[in-house]
Amino acid sequence: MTETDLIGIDLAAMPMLRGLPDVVLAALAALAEPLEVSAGTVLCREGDAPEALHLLLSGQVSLLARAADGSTAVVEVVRPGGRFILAAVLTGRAYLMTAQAAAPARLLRLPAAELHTLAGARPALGMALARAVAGDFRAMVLQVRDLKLRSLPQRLAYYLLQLAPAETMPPVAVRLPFDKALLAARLGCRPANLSRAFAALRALGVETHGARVVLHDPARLQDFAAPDLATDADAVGAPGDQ
Amino acid sequence: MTETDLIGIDLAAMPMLRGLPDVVLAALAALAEPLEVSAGTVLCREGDAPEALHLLLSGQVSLLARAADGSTAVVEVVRPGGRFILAAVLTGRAYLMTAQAAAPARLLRLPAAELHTLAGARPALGMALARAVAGDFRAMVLQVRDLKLRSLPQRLAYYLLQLAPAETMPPVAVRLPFDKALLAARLGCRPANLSRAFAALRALGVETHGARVVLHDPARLQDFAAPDLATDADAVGAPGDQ
DNA sequence: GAGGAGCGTTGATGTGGATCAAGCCAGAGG
DNA sequence: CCTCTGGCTTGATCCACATCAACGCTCCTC
Repeated sequence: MTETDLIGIDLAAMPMLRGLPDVVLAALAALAEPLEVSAGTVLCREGDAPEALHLLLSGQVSLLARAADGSTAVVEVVRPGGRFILAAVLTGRAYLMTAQAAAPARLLRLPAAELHTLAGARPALGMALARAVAGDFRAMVLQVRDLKLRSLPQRLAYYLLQLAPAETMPPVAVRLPFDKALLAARLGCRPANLSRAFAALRALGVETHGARVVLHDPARLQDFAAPDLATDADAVGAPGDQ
Repeated sequence: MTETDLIGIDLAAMPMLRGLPDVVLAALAALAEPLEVSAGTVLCREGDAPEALHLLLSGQVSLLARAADGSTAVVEVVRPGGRFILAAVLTGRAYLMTAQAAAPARLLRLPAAELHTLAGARPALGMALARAVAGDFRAMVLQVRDLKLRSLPQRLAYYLLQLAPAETMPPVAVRLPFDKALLAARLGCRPANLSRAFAALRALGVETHGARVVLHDPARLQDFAAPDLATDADAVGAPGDQ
């Protein structure tokens, strides 16, 4: 098997590319550059011109915005199957966020110019890209809603529910995908307050042992998280949909 | 001139459709249904299945999310040249937000199914849609960043700067596009606190007379709003880029 | 097994914004 | 002209979260 074949397998497994004709996948495989980085590596910096779409095969990448005073906000944590810099590539405008590996990561880079050309020639790819950004947009909308109308414990409850596989019987076991400092940043608070939020949820049947979390009463938790979870099957946590 | 010709003129003026071949514009004009509504009209409700892309010709539409307790958050206020429900149409998933006219509005509706078909056949349209959602995504990213790392007066300062035409000499006059209650909701605070935020900016050369606002020292304001405005030429306020 | 480093929790205190409520002002209607 | 109404501002108080700091724990090294 050639290297390109191997890349083709990785690409076919990306949720955003599911269902694309083999010709397109092959063309993408020919463009893709594999990349392996250690934790802490900066993959792109806010303000720079967009060069390549990044697809995450394994590991975690956090997307953050920096303030003038040096403080940073984690806008999203990308998980395997996810992508980043898609919007910048499509609009051709500078990155709004800095991408930094939060753990050792394997990725594929698809150069912007070639991707553009290919998408122009292949409507199916263009639509796949459109659907993908649309998914990213929806995740951001959910986050804005979260920030504007939920308290921190509610946001945490909501986040935990997203991690739980749907349709499991009551004592649901969940594993936090990354350490609490990063989770705090993603939820928009300090580690100290995340700790307090976990403590507050204890009364609602949430038990924590390090990264292991057990939800004894998801229904009650859902009720506590308030805003109609009806529309949220959509979950940010679903790989490839964030 | 037929009605379709008139619609064609409106469509050609939409920023998101700029540069599309006339054939595509004509096809869109044939699909488009004009719509005129009074203030307060609900155009779609969160949770419903996506039916049509909405383009706003004039007036204002607020996109809001409702909490279980009845409180609502305004996620975005769409201004003329903007669109909404694009992401839901592309993903085929339920609306995440309720759209309600904040002022009398004229719109065009493009039915989802037909739009899909057309975009599949016309790569240029598919890419235009992708670019448009990408722009919407970026606006949401900026808002998340805002909420996570700016204080209310800073968010207000940033918002005012976006309203100001770039490259104007110091005493910049700005008109608030909608009343202060709605502005407060969009910024994620209560009217009472918006008032205090305006009061705080008075010391930075911001003078208010109802909806008229004068920025005496934009540079200082920009400095106060902190996070590097470098990447923000992108402005949420730019019509069609929201 | 002793020491140290890093994450996580807990406590004490400060602050931004919410909340509740009273006043202000302009425009509409009598 | 007076009154009523609704949007805006201001004041007093409260609460969620930030901040600063101490402490406990686990893992890692020596």
